[in-house]
Amino acid sequence: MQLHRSDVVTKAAHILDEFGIADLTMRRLARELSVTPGALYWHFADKQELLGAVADRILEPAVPDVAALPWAQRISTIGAALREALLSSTDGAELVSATFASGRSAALARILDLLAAAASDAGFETTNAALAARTIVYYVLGFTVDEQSRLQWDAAGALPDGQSVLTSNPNGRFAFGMRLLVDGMSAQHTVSPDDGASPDEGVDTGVTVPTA
Amino acid sequence: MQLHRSDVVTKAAHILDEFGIADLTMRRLARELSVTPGALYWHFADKQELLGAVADRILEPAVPDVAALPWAQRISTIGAALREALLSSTDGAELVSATFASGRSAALARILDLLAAAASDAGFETTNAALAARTIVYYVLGFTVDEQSRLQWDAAGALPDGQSVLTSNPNGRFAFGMRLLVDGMSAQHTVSPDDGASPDEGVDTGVTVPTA
DNA sequence: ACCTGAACACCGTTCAAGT
DNA sequence: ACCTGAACACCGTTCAAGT
Repeated sequence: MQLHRSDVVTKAAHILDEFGIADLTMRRLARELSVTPGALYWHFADKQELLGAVADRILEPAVPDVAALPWAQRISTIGAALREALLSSTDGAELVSATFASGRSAALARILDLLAAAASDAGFETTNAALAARTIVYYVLGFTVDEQSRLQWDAAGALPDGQSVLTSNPNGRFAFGMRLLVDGMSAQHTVSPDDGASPDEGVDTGVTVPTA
Repeated sequence: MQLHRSDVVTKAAHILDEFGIADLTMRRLARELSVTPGALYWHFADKQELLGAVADRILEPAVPDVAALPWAQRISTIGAALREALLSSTDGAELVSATFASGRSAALARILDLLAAAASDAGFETTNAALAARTIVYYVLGFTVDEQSRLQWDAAGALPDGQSVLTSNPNGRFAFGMRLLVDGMSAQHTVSPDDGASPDEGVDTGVTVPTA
């Protein structure tokens, strides 16, 4: 029978989940699909495209319907959904991080849009809303890559002691950073008499460089 | 003459800077040092240890003396110094990101400590200060990996149009995210009448899970 | 102590040729 | 249109043996 794009992605997702990202090679994938490595290159231009498709598979449940929520809750919900999706697969965070860097995941683009829309509702103009959205994603990916690698060290037996501060209560730890970011966004759009916050001035979009 | 650890790191840093991370292989490194690949394994346990040493070399100038500055400026200064060090070498951000994930850079640990100390001065207790420090590093690494890959796409000729918003004014864009984070930190330690901010309660360190 | 030689067990990608 | 066979040009790591 014929090999389809989706079969390849499904098998790749299985290998990832069972054996980790180091075992997700084109040759092994081909072997487990009972085809020749070259066959995969009929369906995918290169390995990165394949990984992008796997990332999208992992991120499917991470695009929640949040249209009705106030902006801050929308951001928290999306962040939590993203983290959960990443944790659901072995090395999921690492795979999606790599894919994010190469810009080949459609689902991640969608998540970025949702976050930018929330930031926009918070009062940021378009450019800064997109920046805030990326900042959230940097945090979720960074945190979760860390968390997942520690989980694996831990499961594999040896956790370096004294580091228990870094593994306990991961949900609370994750929420702390999310709160930091959401608070930062609020601060820039809440004028209060004693904190010196000012309305959003935006980043000068490309003409001058205001930073020292 | 004898091969020393520092010679290996120096040559590795040169290959990285001239040809990028894809060309930084143990075999090529050995070839350019006129030794056998096996020789490298006398000086380094594995490739990750070597990459950690290269990361430390790159990060040397990114550990600024900031003891005298107020906490917010210390954070901004460290963040800017880190970004600058990453940008100074081809694929520097990617290399340090990979090394950060594997926890093998001493310099990055030092930077994390400096940031945590600043967060501590901002009013966070130890656990949360360490979390805030990591959040800053996630941001700087994420942002700079992005920035550097776009710089390379751009230099290599084809920049996908309509994306100019993402490449112009990088200094201002970087500062925006830093401000977001610093503002978030301030918000949690500034009691003002209309923003509902409360003093730092900390993450319950490992006993209960306060998050839904 | 420090390095070579040689092997082990792999990679991603391409492409003429087959069906 | 879809895939095989076979090659190209590599990898990281180990380890007996040499000096």
